[in-house]
Amino acid sequence: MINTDIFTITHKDKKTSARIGILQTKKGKVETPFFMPVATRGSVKTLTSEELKQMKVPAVISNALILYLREGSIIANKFGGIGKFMNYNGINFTDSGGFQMYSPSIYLKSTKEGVFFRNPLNGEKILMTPEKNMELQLKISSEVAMCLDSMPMYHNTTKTQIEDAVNKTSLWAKRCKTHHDTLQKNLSKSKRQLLFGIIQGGIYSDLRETSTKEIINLDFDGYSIGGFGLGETIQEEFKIVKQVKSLLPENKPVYLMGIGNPVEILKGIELGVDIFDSRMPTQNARRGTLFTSEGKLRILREACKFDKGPIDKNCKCFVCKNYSRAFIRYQLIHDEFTGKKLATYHNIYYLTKLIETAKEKIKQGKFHELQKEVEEKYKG
RNA sequence: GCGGUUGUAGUAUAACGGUAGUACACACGGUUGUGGUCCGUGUAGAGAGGGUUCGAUUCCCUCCAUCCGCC
Repeated sequence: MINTDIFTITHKDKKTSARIGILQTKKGKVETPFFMPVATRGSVKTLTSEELKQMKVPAVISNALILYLREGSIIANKFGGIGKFMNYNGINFTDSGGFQMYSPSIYLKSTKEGVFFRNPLNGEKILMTPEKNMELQLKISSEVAMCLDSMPMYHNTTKTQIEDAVNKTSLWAKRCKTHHDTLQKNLSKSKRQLLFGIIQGGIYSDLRETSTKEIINLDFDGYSIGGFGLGETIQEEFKIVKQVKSLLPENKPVYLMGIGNPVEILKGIELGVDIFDSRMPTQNARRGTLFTSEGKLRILREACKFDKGPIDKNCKCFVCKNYSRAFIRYQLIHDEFTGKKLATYHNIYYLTKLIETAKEKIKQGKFHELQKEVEEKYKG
């Protein structure tokens, strides 16, 4: 058993690098691996916090920048933090907003100083610096914060631009870490918000190596691998994940940002990743693509028009126990929120359950069997 | 019954005497740290018959259907 203050590995798979651990936060413990649905503005679209509890979703991730733009950070602060504001009993992560460099509607430019955004609400120009971002995430009072990173575009981007993003990410990571430590210096360890560093570098091994080493040197509570799920192939992605993992300290939690496809989650777990998040399950649900034990189900197909069966006959969620494919399809086609909600609930339940199963299989030494089975179902 | 109107994809519409577009719907892909209303690809059309013309969906005639008005 590898034990540090905040992360304890309790089980290790014999055949792969998959592992089970416990992450200790100021709000309590959470077992890894886990998947976080995105609650950008403080809610997982269409779901209540009670429903998240019911499904035993262990953690969600909100977006500090997006909350800030709409004063959500101020309101959450008055409640004593995002968790109390949304009445959620799980662990709250916050993303810095670095990823919003991918949002042409609000992103303006970035300099060494920070990132410039346009607030769509009032047109105001905002400079988001690493220091300001740390203050913001502390005000929101999530259990785990992310560094402000520089997100290079995947398409039409040169290696030089990615190198520049790596350099900026390292520079900002140092500023984040220093300021975050200063702001919490009077708090006891158990009351502190955790801070994860983010590794960039695209699909370039040399840049990833540089980024990983520079971020490790700053000694964060955990390490995030960013910049994937943007258009690279799965092979390119996992070649880098494997490489980065080999450079990271074993006793720190690893978070693969933005990844939420069942096959990729299991691949990440195989390589020793502990945390995932993605808008994929919720966004796909609203658009009619559902995850099932038989693979991907496109519920809007005409084949489901009169289908009285559940989304997934092997699923025990309340949606599958009570509602037909035909009903959910009809509601989705006619843009009724109920359809979006039922589909979202099922997809989140599926992923949460998939990871629970993965943990059981790791304990039994049968993780690879589950992985093979799921890969087979999602092929093609 | 008389006079007129209008007939273009499943629906709603556009242009044109010379390759018939668009939207929605439908089918199939995609969706990965903002985007409850997303993106891409595809199937599918001239009411019927005749005339003029090198060529007619377009111009002309008849029929059919439609809607409006009058009796």
